[in-house]
Amino acid sequence: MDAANDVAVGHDLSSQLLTWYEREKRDLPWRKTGNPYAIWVSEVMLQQTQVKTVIPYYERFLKLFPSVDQLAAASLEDVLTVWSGLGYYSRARRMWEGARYICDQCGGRMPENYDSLLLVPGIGRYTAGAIASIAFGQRVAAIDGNVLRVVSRLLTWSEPVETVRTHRHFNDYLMAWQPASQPGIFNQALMELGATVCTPSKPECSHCPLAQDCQGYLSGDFLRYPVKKPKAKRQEVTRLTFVIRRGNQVYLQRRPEQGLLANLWEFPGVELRGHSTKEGLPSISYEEFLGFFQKAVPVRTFDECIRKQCELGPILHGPVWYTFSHRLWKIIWAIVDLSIYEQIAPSLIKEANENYEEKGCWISVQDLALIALPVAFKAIAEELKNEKS
DNA sequence: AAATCGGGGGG
DNA sequence: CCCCCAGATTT
Repeated sequence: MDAANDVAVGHDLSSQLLTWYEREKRDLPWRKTGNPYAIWVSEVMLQQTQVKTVIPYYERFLKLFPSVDQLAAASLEDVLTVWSGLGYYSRARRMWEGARYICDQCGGRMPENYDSLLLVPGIGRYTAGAIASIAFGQRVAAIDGNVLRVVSRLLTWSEPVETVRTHRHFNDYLMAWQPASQPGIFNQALMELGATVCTPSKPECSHCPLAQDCQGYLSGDFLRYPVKKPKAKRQEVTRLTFVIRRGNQVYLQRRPEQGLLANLWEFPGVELRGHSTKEGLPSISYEEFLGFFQKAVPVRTFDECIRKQCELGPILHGPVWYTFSHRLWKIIWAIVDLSIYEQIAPSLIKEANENYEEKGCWISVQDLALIALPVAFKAIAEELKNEKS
């Protein structure tokens, strides 16, 4: 089967899909605007993220950064704070970089076609297609996970959908099908169908406007599609975390600019190797412990507190488990309470702040919600509260 | 082509 | 427990 053979039914499919969409479409915030910037924001947030999750973030983000200029003028710190909890934080950094690119290179106006949009940081082929078609009426496809599922079922496409060949074929197929007017409506209708009717596990084919043209439905084989390649297994890592506190305040550091949870705040810590991950708390000698601490916290002023803390008995807490898409953290933590050392703590804290005003900060437990703290560490904060009460 | 990069929803 | 989600980028 090739795209040319599919063209014959194209117009019929299109009108049935669009009629269904006008009747059944959800009332979503980004469907009330023609503002290309707002549509951009929605498309980036919706990458690998469900509609329900995105909505409150979308509203808050646009309220705080209502235009490209204001996003470009903001600090990365503030953008990440608004983004925190949404995940895939490179999206936020790249959108911020993209806003600066648009202000510097495009006179502050959003690029208006697919090829130009592709040049913006964080905008790939899907997002470029979505913005170009929805905001600017350009006749291009926007192939996301929903569309892959719908089309693979329509065609009973038996190859893995991640391949270049599949994408090329689906793009040709869709472009032969897409009407000349309102390509953005057509693209959204396909995604809406995948999100609400042609769902992964229990598609409602009885409500599908395309059922009579769907090879998957007609053959009864729709659950075999889309075919996907196997995924890599998740790796387990034990993370030793240091909760340095003084009264109501805790000490945080900024994570590196690249990699996991880039640029976000965290309780300092190290990833352990050679310790059993399956059981509860690993046994760590005093020497090891101090070594880990010195690796995690690049200021030496707390070391004396660590020494004395070690003399007070068991200090490890947890574990709590936290899963990322490709990593599993077993988080254990040690509480280093500086309020035991009333006389020396103030100077220590002062020095830490002066030396690492970019990298380290003190913050009260209740203010943890106000900064870019990964959800993984909010779990520790919750444990802290529970242990107190 | 495979790996990396979060967090939440739903079976 | 698993898989999935309006993916992009790097290796």
